[in-house]
This record gives sequence, C-alpha cells and structure tokens, in this order.
Amino acid sequence: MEYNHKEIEAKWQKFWKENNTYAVTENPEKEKCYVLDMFPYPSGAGLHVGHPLGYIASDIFARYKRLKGLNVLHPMGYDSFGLPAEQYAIQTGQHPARTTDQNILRYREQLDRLGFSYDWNREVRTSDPSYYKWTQWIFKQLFNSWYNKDNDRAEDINLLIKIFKDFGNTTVNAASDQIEKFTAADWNNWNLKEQQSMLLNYRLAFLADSWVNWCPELGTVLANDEIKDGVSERGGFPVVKKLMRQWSLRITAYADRLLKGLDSVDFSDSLKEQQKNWIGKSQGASLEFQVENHDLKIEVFTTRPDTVFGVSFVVLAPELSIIPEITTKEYEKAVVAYKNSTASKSERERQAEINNITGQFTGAHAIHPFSGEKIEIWIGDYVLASYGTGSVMAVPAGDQRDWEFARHFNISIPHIFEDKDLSGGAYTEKDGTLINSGFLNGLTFKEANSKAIEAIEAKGIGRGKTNFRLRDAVFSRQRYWGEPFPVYYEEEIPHLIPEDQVVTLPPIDKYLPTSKGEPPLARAKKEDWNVFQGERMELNTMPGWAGSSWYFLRYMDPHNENAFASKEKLDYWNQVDLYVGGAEHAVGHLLYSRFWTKFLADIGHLSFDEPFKKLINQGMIQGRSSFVYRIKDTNQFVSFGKRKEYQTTRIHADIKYVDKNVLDIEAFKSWRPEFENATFILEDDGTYICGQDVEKMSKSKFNVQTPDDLCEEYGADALRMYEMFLGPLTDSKPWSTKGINGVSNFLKKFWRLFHDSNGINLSNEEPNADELKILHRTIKKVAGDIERFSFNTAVSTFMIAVNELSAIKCNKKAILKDLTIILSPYAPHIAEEFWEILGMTDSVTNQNFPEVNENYLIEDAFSYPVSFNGKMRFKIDLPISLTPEEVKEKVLAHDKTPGYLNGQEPKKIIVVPKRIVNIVI
RNA sequence: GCUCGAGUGGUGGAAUUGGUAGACACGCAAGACUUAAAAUCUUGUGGGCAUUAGCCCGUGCGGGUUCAAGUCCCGCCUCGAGUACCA
Repeated sequence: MEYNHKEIEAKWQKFWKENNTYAVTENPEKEKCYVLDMFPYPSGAGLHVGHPLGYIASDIFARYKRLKGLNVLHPMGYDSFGLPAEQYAIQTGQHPARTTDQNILRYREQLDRLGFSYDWNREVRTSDPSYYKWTQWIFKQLFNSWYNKDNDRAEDINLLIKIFKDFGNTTVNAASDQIEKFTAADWNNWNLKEQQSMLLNYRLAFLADSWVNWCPELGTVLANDEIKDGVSERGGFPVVKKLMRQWSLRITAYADRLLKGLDSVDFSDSLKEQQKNWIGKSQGASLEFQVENHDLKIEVFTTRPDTVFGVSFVVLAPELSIIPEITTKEYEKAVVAYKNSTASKSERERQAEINNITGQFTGAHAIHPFSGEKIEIWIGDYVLASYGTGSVMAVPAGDQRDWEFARHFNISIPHIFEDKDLSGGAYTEKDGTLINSGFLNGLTFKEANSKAIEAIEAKGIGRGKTNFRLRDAVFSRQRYWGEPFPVYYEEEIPHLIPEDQVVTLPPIDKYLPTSKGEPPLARAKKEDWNVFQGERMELNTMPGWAGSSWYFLRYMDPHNENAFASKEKLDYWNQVDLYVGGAEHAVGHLLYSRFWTKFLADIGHLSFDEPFKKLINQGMIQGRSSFVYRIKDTNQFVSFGKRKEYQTTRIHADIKYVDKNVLDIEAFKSWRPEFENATFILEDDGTYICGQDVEKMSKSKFNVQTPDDLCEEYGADALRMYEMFLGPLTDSKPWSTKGINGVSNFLKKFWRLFHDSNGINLSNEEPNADELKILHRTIKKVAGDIERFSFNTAVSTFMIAVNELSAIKCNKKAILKDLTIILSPYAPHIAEEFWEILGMTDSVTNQNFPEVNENYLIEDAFSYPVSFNGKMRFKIDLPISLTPEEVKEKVLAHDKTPGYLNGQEPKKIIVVPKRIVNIVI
C-alpha cells in the first residue's frame, strides 16, 4: 500500500473542520500559551513559499505546546485595509471590500491546505466594522488622554482641564509641544474654541500642522517607516516634504518607556538595535542664542555642550518660520531662492545630494552666550526641521558636517582641542583636552560637559536635555480604504462621535481625490454617512498600522460587542508568548503595537505593558531567478557561456522552463508570442544554459514558487517538514526544491514501518531495549529542539530514528504510537492517519507528548576518543563506571598507545568522563 | 560611514556548556531489482599522499589563550541586514 498524501491530507483537513478540532476556550485550570503569527495583508498574488515558513514554525510550536498540556491560543486573521486593493479599485471601479474578500478566500484556501491548527472561530479582519469599531474606540481614548510626565503615564484629559482651570499650565509637566505658559485666568477667559485648540497641544491623538512626507503619486502622506530610500515602500514613488494639518499620535511621550521596555522582552539583538536607533535617544543640552538687533532667540540642541566655545556660526533648517524675520534686506533674495530650491527637492534628491554642501548666509548675526562674539546665522539643508529645534550651533572643530560647511563657505574654524590637527577634518573623539574655551580650558569631555550644562543653566539660557529622533506618528491618510475617524468638526474644531457608535465607510462614486484635492471621502454626501454630526465629518482615514497595532488583543475575545476584549480574557491570555514574523516590521508595527499596549495599560485596560514576550523573525526566502541573454536589437539568444562575445540584454526567464540552468527551448518559445521565432546560440554540447541570481521572490521576476504546486506533488506534510529542514528559522536563504524529495522519502520510509507489500503490518510485541532507546532519545531531542526553536535539527532527528527503526525492522505499536505523537506537530496529516491505523479513534492532537524515560537512555559503555597532543588517534570502548584513574590505566594499557608515545613519558593525561582522553607528550 | 549579524565539503546545513568537525539531507558515483525507465534498496563520497593498515592538511585570513578552539580573546578580509546629514 502506497502513501497517498492527497487522499490523506484532504481526509484529515475535512475531519478537523467538521470536528472543530482546533477551537480553544479560556480555561483557568490550564496554563495558557499564546502563539501568534503576524497576520498577512491579503494581496492578490496569494501566498508564496516564503510566507508559510514562519506559520509552519509557529504551528509546530503551538501543536507541541498543546500536546504538552497547555491551553494554546493560535489564531489567524487579515490586515485587510491597505493600498493595493484601493489602487485596484481606482483602476477598475471595483469596491476594495470585494477585492479584499476575494483575496482572503484565496489565502484561506492556501492556508487550509497546509494543515495549520488555527482556531478560525477567532478570525479578525481589520476592515470589518465590528473590528474597527474598536480601533476607533482606542483612538477616542487617545484623544481623551494626555501624558503626565510626573507620573510617567497617560491620564484623563478631564484631569488636565481641571488643572488648567485652577493653575493654567504653569504646574503641569506634560508631553506637549506647548512651551509658552498660560495662567488659570488666561484659560478661563478663553472661549471654547480657544480652549479646544490649546488642548490639542496635549492630547495623545491630536491635530497639528506638521511637516509630512507627501507622496503625490499615491495622493497621501506616509509615515517615516513607509519610506525606503526616499521613495514610497509601496510602489516606489517619490516623496516630498509638505506642511499639512494632520492627525498625529504622541508616541514621543512614550519614547523612554519604549526604550526601557526592550530590556524586558526577548527580541533579537538586531531588532532591539533597530528600535533603539529609531527612537534615537541622545543626551545633551539646549541653549539659546540671542539674535543681534532682534528680540528673538534661537534655541539649539547639542550633544556636545563642552564644545560651546568652538561655535563659529549657527545654522537653521530652511523651513523655519523665523528666517524671513531675521534675514537682512541685502540677503533676502538669495535666502528666498535657497529656500525654494530646497523645498522643491524630493526626499530622494536630498539624499542623493548628501555630499553636496549647500547653504545661504542670512545676513543676520547671533551673540555667543559666553564669549559675546558676533557669529553668522546661516540656513542649510543639512539641518533638519524635524529634529531637535531645527537649529544647530555649528562647531567645526568637533563635528564633521560643520567642519565641511565652514570650509566650503570659508567660515573660521576655532581650535578648541589641545594638540589636535584640524586641517583634514573635525576631531570627533571625546578624549581631547579643551583650549580656547574660557572657563572650560584644560578640562576633558566629561568634566567640561557637566560644567557647561551648569553654566548654561546658571545663566538661564538653557538646560540639560534629552532628545529623541523618534517623531510623533502621523496618523492621517488621504485614502479611502482605511478606518474612518470617529470625528466631526464644528468651527474646524474636532469632536468625537459618541462612545457607542461606529463610523463606517460611506459608499463613494470614485476612489479618487476630489477635483479640489480633498481626500476621497469628501465625495460622500451627508446622507451617505451612517453617522453625520457637526459641519462636516473627518475626511482622512487611519493608516495601515492602526488596525494592526492591537489585533493580538482582539483574538482573545473576537466577538465581544461591549469592549475590545473583556478584562477577564485579557488577563487570562495575557502577553503573546511567541510572536513570529518578518523583520521588515521592526520599527513600524512592532513599535506602534508596543506603544498602544503601554497606553491601554496606562488607562487601566491591560495588566501588562509589553505585548510580545518573545519574538522570532523568520528569514526571508529568496527566489532563484533564471536569465536568458538576448543579443541587442535581435531576436537571438546566446547561452550563458558565450554571452560575453556579444552585446546582450539580460532577461528574466520563467523558472518553470529551466531545469538545472538548462533552458527548455521549446517551452520558452511558446511562453510568449515575441519568443516564438527566436533563435538560439547554444553551448558546444548543444544546450542553452541560463544565468542565475538570487533575488527577492516576486511575480515580476518570474521566480515565484507557490506552495500549491509543492503541496500537489509532495503533500503539505512534506512541504512543512522541508521548509523546516532548510536551516535555522531565522536565516534567509534562497529557495530551492532540491532537497524536498529527501523529506518525502522520509515520510514514505515512515509509512513503510506501518506497512508491508500486503498492507498494514503491525506488531503488538513488547519493545526491546534498543527500540526503547531509539524512541526515548528521539523524544528528548525533538522536545529540546522545539523548545529552543531549532526546527531543522528536529527533522534530522526524526530521520535518524526512522532510519534506525527501519534497519531493525521495528513495526511494534508501542514504539510507533509515541513516535506518531511527537511527529504530529511537524506532519499532522500523516500522523492522524497513523493514529487511526494504530486503532485509535480520537485525534492525535488531543494526546499527551510522551515523557522521556531516562532509564532507557543509560549507557553502560562509552567509546572514548583518545587524543595525543590534541590529535584524535583511536577510540577505546570503556565502561562508564570507570573512574578517571581507571580510564587512564586502560588507555595506557591499550596496544596502540605505545606507538604514539614513541618511547616518551606522557607529561599529562586529561580524562574528561564521557567525553575525551587527551595525552600530552 | 555607523550599528548588528554571518563566513564550515560540490549544495542546504549539524556540532546545545571549549572536548571525536562535517550529523541529517541533497547531489554525485558504483552496484542490486527491471526488457527498460521510474520508484526502492545497498555501498562509497572534505582535500591530498598512500590505496592494506596509515600519514598530512582542513571550519574566511593572521596572531593569541588552552591539555584541547568551528566555539573564547586581539587584529584584518568578505558577505548580508538595518540605517543614513539626528547636531
């Protein structure tokens, strides 16, 4: 009887569905375990072989923990709002909800085929109003909160209003852009609109004019993490800076806690590093420079207050609003011209010209706060408006960019470091001794730094300060297919829709901005909205990361209509114990969800403030592309080995026409009409050899391997095991199907333990010591490997066990039964089939993972490798019970020993019990 | 440039705490079965010298620590990922 994976897999997938095998409920009696995959965006292309890598690993882990007796929550859902469905809607007019539903169906089909143990009763979709009702609810909570730095947590905005009434903002220590002080009298004299405007400076979700990354092609703003290399991550379109009134979330209030929290979670070093860099904490000081002949001050941030006497000019970001005020008549034209030239540059152009030093003198001067000297005020685009105060004190002696700027524009470079040569560049190390620095002379960095801060504070011109690179997160998108805001406007002041209501997406005629450039939602008429209040509704929608920032909480209680999840269930399931997903979300999703979790904890809804206890980033599976070489301006293709003799263009050839780099010429010709009459210059052996390269797997590169073909040919169990067998989960590797028949052979071999040529053939005999040893060694190794996420080595272990059992022709039920259980997380379908063959009626997923019995593993002998001067020469079988002294004697008495001793007396003999003997001569 | 990670046979990889380098698998070669092929099974497979035992070399390169280093330390090279005027 042959192993028929198609029949078996279909049979058990049906069984699991009908029996609701993977449904899970809260059970306080049992220890919980929450195993989560990053939910996918359901794209039109479907899953490729790279996607399931992480899903398979987490599924194995979840199934294993379940066998270990834990109550395992292992859900799946869809991040179903997003740009591609909307772009498709723009092109075709088809509602994005329809496209999304179709794609989800396809995803589901593919996922089901791989035999995952998801509890589909808990599926969530971010685009479902019953889900985004709660995304809106969280937004409302953010809107109604401010951050109290004294208590280091978010608090109710009503508390702040009360404080303003009694004290103004003079006593408040809040995370806010509001620096100017106002009194209780000021507050109480303001009208409602003025008060509301002021509150926006404090709310955690707030409207503000901010410099945003505008992508004209997509017609929307993008967050920093949605931009790669100066172009949009989706689509690769140019991005420019634009000042727009946008919703933002005050994530900066949480910067320090997001940083500190990293110590308490188990993420990879590189991921923590990325988050640290993104948050970008730097310590230094802020100080003010008085502008000459103006009642104006320029505040700068520096990490090197010790170098303050090296300041020879000040540079402002070209966007700063005070520039027109201070620019002198003489320089007005040049300054405006410079501002225009930088404003028109895209992010990408700015980055490309990073080595071009540009800037413009404003004609204005500032007064050095300590030396009293006049220094020039410049503008330059190497200073970013979005970081710090958008102004820097330039210290050419200690900062390379300042040095280059000074040299380029011929500004003086004061020497402030003893015995340091500044002719080739700035001295950026922190180990110099200061000179020409007034009261800081003779001091080192550390001494001078704190002394400078003291002096700055004493003078009342600044203070020690910590700055973060992290920006507040822009939360508006000028798109249709996203969560609508639960917000309406009156006199352009935003108000919330009442608690219990959800604002759903109104139908619109086209998914494009209006002719006036308003977002698509402006097309909806008043009656199209399910909720309409005030003068108008908010026309922006939320960004993609809104729904994904909390979905892991909704899985805990997905159908709750009264809360995003009940406190009870939140407490029970608690943190995600294992989170598996791609590293590309390192600074986006993973930072935002940590932020939301902390916020929800602050306002009393969660009893934990880090969402993910352990995170594993699966490696990327790259595609192997094949290339043919077309001779320029012809329809002739030259083989790889001879391509250098011609001028050629490299063209992707679909990998399905290529086997071991040899092109199937006939198939290739029929691929596309344009190749039909192509001619070929072949290698001398008459074949056409393709070039190859490892690239990201993508449709356009014709190197996509879908799991479907492989499932068809080898089965889901083989594919699951093969993806694990490829190597460590976290490594990136090019996809290759070369080895899949290896695991396929393994499954067949396992199958043959149960069958002979006549059918099922099992024995009820008691297992012997050898068989028990094989079994228990395997149990121990596999369990250990899963616990440390070493899935590839566990597969090897199964292979070894089956090889050994095959060699001794073991078909004993007692052995195969336990082996079936431990195999089931990896190959659940065949395991269920085996389980049934063994005469069991229940599902194998409901069994207990067998316990290791160490008694079966006790060895009474060990084959000692004997080394001479560290070189292994021979082995000697010795009883384990021997003392090191006895081992030594036995080794010295061995008949091969004298040959290696060569008549010399050993200087030293090292015996490590059950490991090694080393004789030093 | 900076930060993090990684370099092991023809290939994917293993070696969990410093203790037999190359498990397991692919590929390849030879053989068995077969009219033949596929499938399956058996044997071999790091390199070199000897082909019988045996010897030498070998985990990116150069040093070091140690009885013992793929593993630890110092210096370099290469590749990958992230980031990029962050004051």
